[in-house]
Amino acid sequence: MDEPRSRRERPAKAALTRRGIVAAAVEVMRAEGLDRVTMRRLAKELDTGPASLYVYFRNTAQLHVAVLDELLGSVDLAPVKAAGDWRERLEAVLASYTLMLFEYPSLAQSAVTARPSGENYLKLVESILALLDEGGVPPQQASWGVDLLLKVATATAAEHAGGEDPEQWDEVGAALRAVRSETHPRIAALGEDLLSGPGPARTSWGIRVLINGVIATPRTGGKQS
Amino acid sequence: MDEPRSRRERPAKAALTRRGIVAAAVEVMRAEGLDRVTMRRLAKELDTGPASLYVYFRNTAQLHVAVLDELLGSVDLAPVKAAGDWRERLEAVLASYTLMLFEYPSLAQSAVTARPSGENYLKLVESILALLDEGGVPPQQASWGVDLLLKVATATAAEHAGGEDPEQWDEVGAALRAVRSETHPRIAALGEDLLSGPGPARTSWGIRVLINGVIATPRTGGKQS
DNA sequence: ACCTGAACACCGTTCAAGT
DNA sequence: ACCTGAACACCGTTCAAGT
Repeated sequence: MDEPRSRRERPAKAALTRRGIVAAAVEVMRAEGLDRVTMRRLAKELDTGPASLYVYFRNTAQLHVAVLDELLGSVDLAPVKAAGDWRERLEAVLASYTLMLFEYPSLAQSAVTARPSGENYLKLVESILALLDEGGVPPQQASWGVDLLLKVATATAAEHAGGEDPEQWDEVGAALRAVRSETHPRIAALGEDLLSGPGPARTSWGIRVLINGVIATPRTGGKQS
Repeated sequence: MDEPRSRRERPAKAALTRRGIVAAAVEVMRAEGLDRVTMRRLAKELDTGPASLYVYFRNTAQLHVAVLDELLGSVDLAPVKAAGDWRERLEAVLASYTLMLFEYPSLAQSAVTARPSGENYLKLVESILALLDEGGVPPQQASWGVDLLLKVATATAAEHAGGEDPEQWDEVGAALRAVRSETHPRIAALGEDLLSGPGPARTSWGIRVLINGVIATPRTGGKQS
């Protein structure tokens, strides 16, 4: 019943294209994590040698950027044109961005260092600027503000990279708990609260802090706010 | 004139200790960058095999955390007890932290993911809490605020990891410049300003945004600020 | 220009065995 | 408990050669 599709296991080897490589990369990432999105692993997937991929990407970091650019397409920008409070809509867009990165925290970690520049990224930036503008945030503050908002969202997701490594968080928790109130009174007083907090509430608080701060902090020379 | 110190090139092989390994790691990082702070490279430095190091560190990430913990000792906490505006003193502490990380951006990148828990880290956190307290920031807001402040400072430094890769920034710049004002009016209007800005002014603005935001954003349930 | 095999110079981590 | 050599299973990137 099988169509005799030549002697190979895979469909006839497709010509290499940037898009094709990125698609394969996304697939490998979903299945095996970003760690395995390597030049060699991908080359194997695409039935070629690693050197071939250097025609399309300067290095592995750029390959990861391309993957991020691709995933950015799944961020929900609908709230931008929806009705309602601009702050809530901005929060929604950033929450969608953060949630996407939470699924691939090591991609977030690489995004802290390597900014994408594709169409999806531009759309996201434009959307955030539109919302800040709607809120009456002065353009100069909005300009640096987008960057800050995306930085925090990205870093928040990145925190969960490294497979969480529960032992590592245990150590931080233990260190905070072990602190003596004579030497570290404020840490001792706050205790668990320093680390804890329902994730989403904490993330959302962080975003509101940023929005409020961006509104309240002029960019003009002065040191005082 | 030379003391005959056995037949070896190096001084007699020192016993392995956590401190000794970290010291060697810092040395290698200063000389060759964090990339070269690997189990194997360090083992070579210490005249042993890589397996030996696993007695002291669960994995390479934890080794890097230990290096960060060490460098945290060089952050200048003097402003905490100095006279003057608490905001300016807080800015100074965070600037010292950021500056230290700017020297080793890839260490910053790893710090986004792996929080340290050593004595130096605890001192830094306690200091920031003290300053926020002095400013009258409610403890609950201060609690989550420290984290946010350190996150932004860390991520800001981490941005410069990857050897800057000038070509990458060229691409981002080009993408922003190439944008058409019909589709991306706000990006087009802001132009270079999105990316540019004298680094220090921008970093300092970011920190002030955070301080202002932390003051202005209550943690109590409500969604509105 | 695009593609490739092969080579160079590395990695992290585990294991069984030793002290 | 601490330390080790050796092994396993990978990496990124470059180069000379081919089409």
